[in-house]
Amino acid sequence: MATIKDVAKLAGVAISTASYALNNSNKVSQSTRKKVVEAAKELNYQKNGFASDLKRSRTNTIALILSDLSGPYYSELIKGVQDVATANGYDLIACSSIGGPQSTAVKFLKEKRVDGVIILAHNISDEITLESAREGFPLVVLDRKLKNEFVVHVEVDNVQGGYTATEYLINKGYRHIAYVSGPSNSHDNMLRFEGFTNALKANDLNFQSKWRLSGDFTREGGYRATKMLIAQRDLPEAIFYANDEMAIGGLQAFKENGISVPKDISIIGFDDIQLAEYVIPSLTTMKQPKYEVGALSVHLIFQMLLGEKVNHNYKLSTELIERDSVR
Amino acid sequence: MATIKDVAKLAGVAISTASYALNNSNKVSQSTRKKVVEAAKELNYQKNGFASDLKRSRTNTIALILSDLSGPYYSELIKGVQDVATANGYDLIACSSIGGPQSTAVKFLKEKRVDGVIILAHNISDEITLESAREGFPLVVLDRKLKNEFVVHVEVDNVQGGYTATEYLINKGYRHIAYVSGPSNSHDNMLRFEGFTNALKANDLNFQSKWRLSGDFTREGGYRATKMLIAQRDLPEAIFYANDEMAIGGLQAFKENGISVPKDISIIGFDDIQLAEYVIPSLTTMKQPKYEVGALSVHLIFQMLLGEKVNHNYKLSTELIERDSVR
DNA sequence: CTGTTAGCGCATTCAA
DNA sequence: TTGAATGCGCTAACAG
Repeated sequence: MATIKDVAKLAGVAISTASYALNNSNKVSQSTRKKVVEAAKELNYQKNGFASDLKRSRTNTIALILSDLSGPYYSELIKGVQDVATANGYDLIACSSIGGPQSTAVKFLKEKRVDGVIILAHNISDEITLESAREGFPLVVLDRKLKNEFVVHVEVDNVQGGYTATEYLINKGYRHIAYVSGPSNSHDNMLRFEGFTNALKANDLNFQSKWRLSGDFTREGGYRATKMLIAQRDLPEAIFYANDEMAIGGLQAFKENGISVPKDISIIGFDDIQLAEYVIPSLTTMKQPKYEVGALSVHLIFQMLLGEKVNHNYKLSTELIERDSVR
Repeated sequence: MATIKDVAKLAGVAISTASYALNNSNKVSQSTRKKVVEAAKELNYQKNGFASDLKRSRTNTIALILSDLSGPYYSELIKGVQDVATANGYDLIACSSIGGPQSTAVKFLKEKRVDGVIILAHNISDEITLESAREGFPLVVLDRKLKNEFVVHVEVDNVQGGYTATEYLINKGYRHIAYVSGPSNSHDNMLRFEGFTNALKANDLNFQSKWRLSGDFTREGGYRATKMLIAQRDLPEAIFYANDEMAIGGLQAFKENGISVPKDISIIGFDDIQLAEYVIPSLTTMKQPKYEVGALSVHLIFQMLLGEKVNHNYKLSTELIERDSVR
């Protein structure tokens, strides 16, 4: 591969001159520039991004770390990040945290390959995150709280969301409500559950632990949890699934057992994924402002990059989307 | 930020010794290594990835360029790439080509920031792609054909897919079949159409141009095209949508007009996106082996990186998925 | 086993 | 306007 050296040589100028010419500096005469540009084209010269980043110690790119690049859930979030990053002349790369400490994600996190990072990946440990946090390296974390002066949080108000969803069911007249939970170590899940129990309490209902099932945030998990509930032969009147995937799994379980939603039982989800609108019956759920989360996150990164002070916590609220799974 | 220099100084060793110790070379005594590691921890040292990549002139990462990171369509593909890359100890980053020549994608393509690239992004021009192709820089292109000795193609057999889909409709007894096409500049679309007309010809049917509508590969486009077809008051017996998104848009148009699928008209899509299974009626479609495309692509990149000769064209076949939208 | 040294490719002084 | 020289942070060859 041709380097700038070769270009300079071919053009018959010094390296620095070539560099100036290629970077559109005005310190170079038109004729010289033309010579250099032509030489570059002839050699099919491409600059080495690393070398230049190394020199300027800035990459102009930010990374978005997701636990699973292929999850459809992230679409909106990515779009939010993408839009704002592009608008500010920054590049965005997405990488997956699959592979744990050996993953691409960790490499980018620790090795200064980017100017800032947004993390939404439960399999990146708190420890690694904290180790990477440092002055001048903005870190936005979306799915947990970390105590560190260089870490900023953007989160959805899960407690309020859980509360609103539950209150909605209660207002519809339901008294016996089950909760299908996500992984027990999920921060999001805990907060949604907190909102759930708060709403029950506020309405003088008490929660029966037999109606808390574990579903792991997966469709399969929701399916299994629901099957168990059905097997118990003591169905609640309504179910709050801690996310839509599990609710969709539940829908399938009910269908297989000839139980009609929402005639026999009402269900509500959380997230408002794309599929929620298409399943039968369409799923009533709490919509997360995913695009906004993404956009705000990058925005904060830019502010920090500029050395501005920002708060450490941002909370966005959720919105009830009424569809057909609650009667 | 601490550099390896600082670490070496604190540990009281030479820079190279520190480097060896940190890179788990066995050229260093246990005690020295311990000293160095401790110094590194104390200074919160993180190596600068660029500098090391620059030195080794290898990045161990490959890039996947997509026109839209947020498209659910890509899930499977990404997973295929991810799995194989990880298994080979390589990192994967995904970047979007939104922004054209200024996009992140182009930067990665041209500036040697990665060891290899997979492109599935119609908005990256052929010109840019060709400019980037060079020896020792494997380039796999998924959505078009380019004449260049350093470019390898992996494609789905769209002609066969189009043929199979159409033949299926014909075998069901349909004679009047419309085609809702993707963008006219889409290579994929052209090939599917070719398969479509081939199948008609093989069955002595002739194609009427009034039954070729344009839908742009979007749901909205499929919806509009279908509305037009309905407005013509001369419906075909079946429709072949060049992708699932458009078919889903069509489904909606039919529903709004009280036309029942598949009772009044049969439709078939192409791609087998996740949603296809969930719409009502569920969509009969041609499944693309997306995971396999991804996996094969990276695999080829590794072979090229190792200097092995590989073919320039790979074609994977599609598979008919029978569901409920064809009677 | 450890230290010295020479670049990787580029941007950027500082003199000329 | 140009060119020679310097160093970003790191690795690896070599010498001790």
